[in-house]
Formats: sequence, C-alpha cells, structure tokens
Amino acid sequence: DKEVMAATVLSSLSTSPLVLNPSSAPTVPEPANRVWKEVLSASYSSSTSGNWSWDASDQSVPSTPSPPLSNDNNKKSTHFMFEDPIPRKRKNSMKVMFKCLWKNCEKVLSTSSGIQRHIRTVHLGRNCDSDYSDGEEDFYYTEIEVNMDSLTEGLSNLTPTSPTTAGPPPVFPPPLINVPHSEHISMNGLQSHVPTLLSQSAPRLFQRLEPRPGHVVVCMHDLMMSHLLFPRKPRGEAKKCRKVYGMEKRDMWCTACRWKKACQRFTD
DNA sequence: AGTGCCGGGCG
DNA sequence: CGCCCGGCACT
Ligand SMILES: [Zn+2]
Repeated sequence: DKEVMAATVLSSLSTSPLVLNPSSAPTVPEPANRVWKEVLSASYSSSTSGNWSWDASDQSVPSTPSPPLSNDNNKKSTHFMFEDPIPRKRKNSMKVMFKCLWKNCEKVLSTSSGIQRHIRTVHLGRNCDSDYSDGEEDFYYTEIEVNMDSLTEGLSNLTPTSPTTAGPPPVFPPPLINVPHSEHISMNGLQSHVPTLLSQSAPRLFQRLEPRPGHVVVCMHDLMMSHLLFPRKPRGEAKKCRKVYGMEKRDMWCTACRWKKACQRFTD
C-alpha cells in the first residue's frame, strides 16, 4: 500500500510545476544534487492569528513554461522512493545515521531515538526530557547513509568524544505558534496529517526558495525521506503473531511465524 | 533481552 | 514438501 501511495504521489508530482535548485550545477556531487519541487501552495489564512493554512487547490498554471526536463532526469530523481530506506543488509563501511532537517541545523546522530530527543528538546521546546513523544519529531529528520571510511579521515581535528554527540550547537529554540485545528497538507488530492503544533521557524524541509507569492518550495528528496507523506505508524506497531498471541498460544500463530518465517497474517 | 526472519537442516 | 532451529539484525 505504501508503494501505491507513493505511485499516487509520483503521478501527481509529475504533473506539478517544477522548480530546479539554481545552485545545483551538473557538476555538483550527489548530496547537493537535489530536485526542488513546488508541491505545496500555502497561504496565511489570517494575518493576525498567524495560522497556517495549507491548500493545494491552487491549480494555477505556472507562468513560465516547464523547464525541459528529460525523462531520464525525472526517473533518476524518483526511483529512490521505491527502494527500502533502511535495507536490511548494508554495504560495508556504510552506516545509516539520522539527520535533523531543521533549518540551519546539521545535527546528525546515530540513533533514531537520539535524533528524536534532539528535535524534541532543542527545536520543539519540549523541556521535559522524558522519552515520551507525540510523533511530531518524525517529520523533521531523515535517514542518511554515511561512509565511515571517509569520515574517519577527517576525524583527527575533532574532539575525542563521539563526533555525533559532541558539538557546540546552541541552536535557539524557535518560537512556537499554536494551530487550533488539525491541519492538513494536501498535494493534489493526497493528504497528510501534520501535527497541530507547527513551529514558526520552519525546519529545512519547508525552507523557502524563491517562492512565488503564496507558494512554498520544498526539497523533494527531503520531503520524500521525511515521514511527512508516510507518517510513522502509531508507537510500537510492528506487532506480529508472536507478540500478539504470545509464546503460550503458539498454536494461534500463522504458519510462517511458527516456522520463523516472514509473517503472512500481519503484513506492512 | 526480545522480536522478526533468512538460511539451512532434517525426515 | 512440512517442520524446526541457529544465528543475526534491529530495537
Ligand atoms: Zn504471523
């Protein structure tokens, strides 16, 4: 079903006006090779309340003709969404890490729980450093792969502590605004819930880039790799037969689970 | 420590 | 085939 949704997004995106990152010259290596896509049109519903209202009903035709994009380029920019973001087997010396998407924050941590706590405390201003989470942090970080070989090369000039935890980044907690109702992000029909609490200082996912009035430009890669389109399932939902029925009622498991194979009853 | 499950073994 | 389990990745 994820793939179906992704396909829906893709097809709708492919008909949307495209904005290319002007700074991404063809010679720029992979990480900066980003496709900027204008997906969301936003408007302030009220100048005084500061409420955000996301509305994709704006089907206005782009004033400038679409840039001549080759199909090849399109495919290159879209095929990544269909590969497993966290492959079970990983190449040697490639480590998955978690990068904060907040604007002007390049924090990278090695664990998802760590980046969640970082976003919760530093950016969302949830002062209580408990492990409770309402899930909003998930929208603001992404998984990246880091080559550990090239990383250890430049490790000499860093502090002896872990480079992921060490850092002098007193990033100011941005002011928060309260959005009364549950807001939606609508992209050509596909809707995604966003938390009721949005920060005024938007994460990098929503950074503006030469926006036309009332429009927001997001990095398509960050958008896809964030959990905005496919929000994380409610906490602790990888429940399969074993966890559901328990060891005592093993006879109620599906045959695959009884044989320690991939569960056939509860599929993702 | 607990869970999901691939690969491989046994009859 | 059905059935079981060692061991590993991930949490
Ligand atoms: Zn099962």
